[in-house]
Amino acid sequence: MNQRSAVPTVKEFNTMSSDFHLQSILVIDDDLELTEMLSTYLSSMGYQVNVRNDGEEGLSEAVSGRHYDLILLDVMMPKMDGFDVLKKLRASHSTPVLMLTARGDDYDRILGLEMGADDYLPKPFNHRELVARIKAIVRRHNISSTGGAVEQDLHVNGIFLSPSSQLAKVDGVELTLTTTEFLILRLLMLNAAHRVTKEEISLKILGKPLQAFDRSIDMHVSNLRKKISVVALDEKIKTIRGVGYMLIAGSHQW
Amino acid sequence: MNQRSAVPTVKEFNTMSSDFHLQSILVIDDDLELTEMLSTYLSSMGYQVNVRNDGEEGLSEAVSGRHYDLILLDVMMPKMDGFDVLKKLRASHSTPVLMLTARGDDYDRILGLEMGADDYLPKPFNHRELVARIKAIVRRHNISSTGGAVEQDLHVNGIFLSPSSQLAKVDGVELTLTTTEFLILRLLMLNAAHRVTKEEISLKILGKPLQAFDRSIDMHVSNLRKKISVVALDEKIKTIRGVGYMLIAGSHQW
DNA sequence: AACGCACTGTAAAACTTCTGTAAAGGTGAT
DNA sequence: ATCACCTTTACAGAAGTTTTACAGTGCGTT
Repeated sequence: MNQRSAVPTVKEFNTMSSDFHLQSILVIDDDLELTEMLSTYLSSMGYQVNVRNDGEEGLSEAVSGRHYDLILLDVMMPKMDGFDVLKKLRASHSTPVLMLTARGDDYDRILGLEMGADDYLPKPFNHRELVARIKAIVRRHNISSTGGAVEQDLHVNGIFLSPSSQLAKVDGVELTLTTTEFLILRLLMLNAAHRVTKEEISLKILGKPLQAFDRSIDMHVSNLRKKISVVALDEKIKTIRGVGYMLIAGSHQW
Repeated sequence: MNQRSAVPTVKEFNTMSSDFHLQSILVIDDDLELTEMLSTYLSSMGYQVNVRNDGEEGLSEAVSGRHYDLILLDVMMPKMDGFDVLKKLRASHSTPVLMLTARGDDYDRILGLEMGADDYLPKPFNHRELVARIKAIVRRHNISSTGGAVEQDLHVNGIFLSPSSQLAKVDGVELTLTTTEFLILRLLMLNAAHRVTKEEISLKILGKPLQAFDRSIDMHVSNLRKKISVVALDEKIKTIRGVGYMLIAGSHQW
């Protein structure tokens, strides 16, 4: 299988507001088993999940004032079906909606998209595809709100970073970094001389909370150091035991 | 969801006059996302686009005195719907009108055509169909307008692009590009040495948001590269995994 | 000093996601 | 019908990420 972007949404648009929060999703579906499953799964993927088991409650939660990044909406439900919910919701909100429907036929789909759904997924669907679509939608939505803010280049301690061209240079030599490495380096540089916790890195860069025995950040930092060390003389990233990492600011900096 | 155009295929005017004038289009629709998209897309297709987000404003712009080659008019809008706009407009103007409507049912269609619309397109429509119909209508009216800015030629890293003549040369050799390939190359050149996301390409060139498993941009880029590689020695387009593409600026750049 | 223990560094394996591209499918233009 | 072009599909291979495994390392306790 393949999908658009392995890169969690957060990656591309994490401006450095320090108040980071998980993406929140409202699931509206009367199938208890399914919602239970979705809830567990999406939570494990780092989303904040809320569930309502019928259309009315779903709608009232959706317009309650609480912010949702996305609504997963089932079409077939008792009392108020997905289309009704969508129609009423759209009267006041533009929250992205991903419609779920049992029937794979085009009619539902077209109708849903016309009414303002952002995408459509026929049941049964697999987890990966669901997440892929969620990411696509949220990313799309964030783009329009983020606009085209041009990011500033960064220079710290011999490291030069240009977000617009995704280019990193250390002591004049260009480095080839992956997007994740690039973003971690950027985060450290934005906080040069200040400690950055692993939790923070995980949330902001990987888009998910740090798990118990998760070593992936260590690996990214290790790889980053390895690449940097090829061209740099001195150490740039310091480990702060039990906490995280810190970018060493240049000595001529005070 | 596709019925043949009400408009007979136009054969009478198959050749456009070679002197260039931008066609201007007025879009009247309350769907902000859609109008944004249309605006970007139609502009990239070489139209001069103006947008109004409700019927009243749309009408007043339509009769303002400024010349439009075509009006794209949504049926369902708050305050004054598409039919009302059309009726009032026709009292004084004969500007061609292409109606957009959410439902594919015949009633709207008949009503619109009777009232003087030139064609009718059910939402959701694909951008190619839209452009096809716009061309058909405008051709039928065979109107040309002035007021287009002449686009600058571009030279980057051995690539030469002349929008006004839709000509591309690489290292002196002329390439035969399709319109889409041309526009993608142009966008990359306009952002030489800066990353351009697939989102952006999709939105600006294809006129639609990037969907989850959409590979068409990859294909266009692949084709573009293939054509370029026939005549160029070095790689011109760099892939930025998980993000998009970037045109490599000349090496003598720092 | 030596021990225990939780934390870190990192190579290598395992896995997942993304990209390139050929080929097939569609659509409007002619 | 045929052409040109755009899109979708399918798959292989590339690139990136995470897990595993184990060898250190820092640091408080004995």
